[in-house]
Formats: sequence, structure tokens, C-alpha cells
Amino acid sequence: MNKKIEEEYLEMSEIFKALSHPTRLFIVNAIKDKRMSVKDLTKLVGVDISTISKHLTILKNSKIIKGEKEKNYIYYTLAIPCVLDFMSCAVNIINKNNK
Amino acid sequence: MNKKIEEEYLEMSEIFKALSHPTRLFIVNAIKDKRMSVKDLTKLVGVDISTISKHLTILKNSKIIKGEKEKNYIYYTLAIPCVLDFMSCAVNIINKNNK
DNA sequence: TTTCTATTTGGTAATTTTGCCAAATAGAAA
DNA sequence: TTTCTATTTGGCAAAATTACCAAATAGAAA
Repeated sequence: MNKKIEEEYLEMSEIFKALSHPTRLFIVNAIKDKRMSVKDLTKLVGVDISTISKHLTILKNSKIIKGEKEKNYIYYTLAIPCVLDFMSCAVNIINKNNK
Repeated sequence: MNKKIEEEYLEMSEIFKALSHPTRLFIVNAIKDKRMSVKDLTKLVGVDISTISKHLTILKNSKIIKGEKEKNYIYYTLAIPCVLDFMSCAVNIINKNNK
């Protein structure tokens, strides 16, 4: 695997890595229909707000989600809809595995 | 996030985690058209054969790939074609990020 | 201005992941 | 049988990930 190819797959793996945590997948699903603030998500998930903030930073850095500021809040929405297809494919795999 | 939901997203995240390494993505792409042995992949990737073997175990445990034994070799193929759609969506994200 | 409120950042300890080496296995070939 | 060859496993050290707490920011509200 040469340097250029290696770099390509590394970049691709970052996307998958951003999605490889249950809380981050939950967040992606939670904001798919309606935007949510850090605080909203914190309440929904039930962990420390700093933890949620860091998860959001990871998703934002991969450009999977984006945030818009409004008053004191930052509201997050999905930036890349095809991520949802990722997830339904993953569900298919799981169903296949468990049957 | 209650216990049952948490469990669901955890399971889903395992799939993404299995794909969140450049070598493993390279492997998935390499075997998409023709089956390859551990040795073939080792040559192609250029790391220790034990490292490849462990990557293959991770992919196999998530049922993303499957192996068929033949003589001394184990030939691996894709078990879940929709994984390729994952990857092209990831490429889209990357292209969007870099433009 | 001062006081809240939402969010981010830094630090830290616990856990997980990774890649190599060496050794073990499994089974084909001789 | 013994000798190869392909693959897996165990161990270990380095690196990365994670969650919490405490403190810092940013900016709205009073």
C-alpha cells in the first residue's frame, strides 16, 4: 500500500471512526429530523455536558454535522444525509447476524 | 438513553468500529471483486502477516467478510455488499470537505 | 455593569487499539 | 513419517479513546 493510497484510506477511516461510538450514532439519529442544542442532547443521552460537547466536536470535524448559533445555544443538524444509509446498512448486518 | 437503546447503538457502533482503520478499509476494497488469501493481502498491504490476520478477524467477527478454506489457504470475500455504499458515501464527504 | 446560562477546554486516569515478534496450530506436500 | 507453508495466538509496549471534573469563555439577561 503506497503513501498516496494509504493517505486516502486513512482519510476515509476517519469518517468511520467518527461514527464508531454509540453516543455519536445516537446523536446523529436524534438530530436527523429536528435540530438540537448541546443541552438538549445532554438531557437525552444522560452523560456530562462536556462529554457531549466533545462528541459533537468529533462529528463536526468530520463534517457529518453542522451547528448554527442562536442566542446562547448552538443547534446541530445533519450535514451529510447519506450517513443515515450507513446506519440502515449497519442495522441490516446486525439483523443478519442475530437471525 | 435507556439500556435497550444503548445496547442497540453499541451494536451498531461495532460495525463502524470494524471499518474505522485504513488497512481494514483497504482489505474490504481489495476483496470486493476477487477473493484473497491472508498471504495475498499481506503482500498487498505490506505489514506483518499476524497484523493482517488480526484485522481479518475483526472484519470476520462483524460478519462483514467471510473466509473459505481451500488447501492451505483461507480466501476472504465480502459478505455484506452494502459496505461498499458506506465507502462511496465516505468518499463524497471527503470530496465535499476538500473542495 | 453584574449575574446567569450554554458551551468549550484542559487535565487525568482507565480502557482500548495497534503492530510487531515469537511461538503454536493446522494441514498439505514430500 | 517428517518437512513445509499458511494462518492464528499470546504477549507486550506505544498510542489513541473515553468520561468525568473543574475551570475558562462567550454572550444573553437583568
